Amino acid sequence: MWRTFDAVIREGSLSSAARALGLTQPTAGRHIAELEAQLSAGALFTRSARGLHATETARALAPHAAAMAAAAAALIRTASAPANAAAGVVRISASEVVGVEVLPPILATLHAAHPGLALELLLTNTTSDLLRRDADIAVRMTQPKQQALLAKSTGRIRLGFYAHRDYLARSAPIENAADLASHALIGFDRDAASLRAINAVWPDLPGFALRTDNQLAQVAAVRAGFGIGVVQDPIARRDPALFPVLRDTFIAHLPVWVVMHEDLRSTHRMRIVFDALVKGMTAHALASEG
Amino acid sequence: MWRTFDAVIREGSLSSAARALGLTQPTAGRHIAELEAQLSAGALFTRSARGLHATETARALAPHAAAMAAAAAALIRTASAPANAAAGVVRISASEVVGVEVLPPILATLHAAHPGLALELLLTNTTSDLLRRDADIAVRMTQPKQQALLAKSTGRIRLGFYAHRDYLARSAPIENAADLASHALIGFDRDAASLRAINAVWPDLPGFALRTDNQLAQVAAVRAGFGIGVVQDPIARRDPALFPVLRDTFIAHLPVWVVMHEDLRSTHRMRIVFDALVKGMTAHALASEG
DNA sequence: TAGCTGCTATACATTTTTGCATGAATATAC
DNA sequence: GTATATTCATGCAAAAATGTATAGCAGCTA
Repeated sequence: MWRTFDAVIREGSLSSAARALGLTQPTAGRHIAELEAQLSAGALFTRSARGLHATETARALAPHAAAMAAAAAALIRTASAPANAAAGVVRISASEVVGVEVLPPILATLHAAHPGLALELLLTNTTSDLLRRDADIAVRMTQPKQQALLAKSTGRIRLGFYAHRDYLARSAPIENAADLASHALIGFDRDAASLRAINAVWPDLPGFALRTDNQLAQVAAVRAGFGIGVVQDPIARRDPALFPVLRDTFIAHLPVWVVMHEDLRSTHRMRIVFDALVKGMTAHALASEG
Repeated sequence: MWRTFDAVIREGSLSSAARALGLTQPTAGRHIAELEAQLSAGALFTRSARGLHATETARALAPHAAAMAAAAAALIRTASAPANAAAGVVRISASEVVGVEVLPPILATLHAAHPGLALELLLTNTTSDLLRRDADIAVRMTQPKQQALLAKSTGRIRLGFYAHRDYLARSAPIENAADLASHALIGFDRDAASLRAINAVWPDLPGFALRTDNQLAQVAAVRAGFGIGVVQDPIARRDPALFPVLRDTFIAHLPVWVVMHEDLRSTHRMRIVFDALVKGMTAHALASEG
C-alpha cells in the first residue's frame, strides 16, 4: 500500500512501480486510488498518459514513506535469523575507501569464523543515517554525537603524501614542500570539506594535475605512478611500491568510530560484527604508527 | 501484520491485541502464525492459556516494529491535510510544565487564527525522539545536536525561588541562603540530573520537606502555600500571590529550543505551528527579565 | 497519417484474507 | 471440586484484494 506509493514516486508511473514491486498495474492503480480516497489531503498525483506526477502533498509524504520502508527493511534484516544466533543479515555502512581497501580482509576473517553471517556493504561518502536504519553498523570518520547510538572509538589514521617508486625514479627529488610545485599532484575536485582541510595545512596550493572527489581513484592513480597523492598511512604501507613523500609533513589524522544503534545490542550477530569491526579497525589504525 | 505483532507485544495476548486493533482474535493469531512461518528466525512467541510470551527474537524485533509504527503515524498525520493548507494534524512534544503552564495560551491564539489545525500534545519529561517521529515539533530545554533537525533558539528562562504570600506571612523572614534551612522546601525526589544541578548551586542542601519529580506538583505546592520551591520566573510572575525569595540567588537558566524535523519544512502547517511556538516561547522567555 | 509504444482505466474470474461460530484448555474465585 | 472467565485453535462462509484480459488515450517515428 504505502510501499506502492513509495515505488510510484520513485518510478514515476503505475506500470513501472508495479513491475518493481512484482504487482500488476491495476493493483497499483487501486492502491493509489484507495489512498487518495482515504486521505483527506486531496489528490496525490496528477495522471497523464505519460505516467503519474506527484503533487506537493505527495512530495511531503515521500520522506515519511521512505522512513517507513527503511524501518521495515531493518526489521526484515533483524528477523533474518534468531536473535541469539551467529547467523543472519548485517548491513554495514562505510566510506568507499574503507569498504574497498580496509574492510575486505576483516570481513573475510569474520565470515570464515561465522559462515552463517550474510554481510551487506553500503558504501557512500555521505554518512548514511543509522537512526533512519539505512544500515545496522557504520564505520565513520567523525565522532557521532547522537545519543541512542552505541559508538566506539578505534584510534585514528594518519594521512600522508605517497608516490609510486616508478614515479619517484623518473622525477626530480623532493626535499621540502616547495619542491612539490613542480610535481604531478593528485587531489580533490569539488569536495569543499576536503579542499578546506588541505588548504589549511598547505595554503599555497600549486594546483592539482589530477582532480577527482573519488578517493578510490586517487589511491589508484598513486598506485599507477601518476604522481603524488594523499593516502591513508596503513593503506599505503601495504604496497611495497609506494613510498612516503615529505614524511614529516603533517596533513591530518582521521578519527575512526564504529557505530551501532542501541536497539541492536540485544541481537547477538550485531554484536559479533560490531566487535570484529572494532578489532579490525583498531588494528588498521595502529598500522599508522611505528 | 507487523502492526499486529507490535500490538501483541504490547498487549500480551492475541485477544487483547485484536481488540486494540479492531480485528478478531483468529485473524491476529493467523498473522503471528504467518510471520513465524515466513521468518527463518524461528518462533516469536511461546503460547499459553494466559496469552503469548515474547521470545528473545521477538523482543529484538520490537523496537523496529515500533519505529515502523511511529513512521506510519507520522505519515498519517502529514497526510491529514494538503501540504499547503493551514489545516491538519500537528503533534507537539514538550515537558509537562511547558505543556500545562506555557503552551495553552500560545496554542489558543494559534488555533483561533487557524481553526483547521488539530493539535496533539505529547507531554513527557524524557525528550521524545523527533528522529523517530514520535512528534512533529518539540519544545526542548537542551540544545539539539542532531543534524537533520531544524532548530531555533528562543532565549532562556531563569529559575528562581518562590513562595506564596500566605506562606511568607506565617513564616520567619528570609534574608540569606542560610535562613532557608528552617523553611519548608519543595524539591526533587530521584531525578538525578535536577538534583545534581541544584546541588551545584546549593551544596549544603538542608533537606526537602516535599520531594517529587513531578514539576507540576512542585509548582502546585508552591501555589498552595506549602513552602518554597523553584519555579520558572515567567510562570511565577503571572501569579500575583507568588513572591520571589532570595531574588539575587542564581539557580540556573534553561535554554529553550523549538525543534522540527527537516522533512516537515515543506508542509505549510508545520511551519505555521513552528513559527507560532518560536514566537510564543520567545515572549515567554523574555518575561524572565526586567 | 499510420503504426508503434508507452501509459491508465474497467469488467470479470480467482485467490486470499477476514470474520463468525464453536470447541478445547488453563488459570482464578468461591 | 465446581463454576467462571480467560485464553488459543479450527471449520466454514462472507468479504476483500489480486490478477487477467481488454479497451482507450497520448506521444513518438517513419
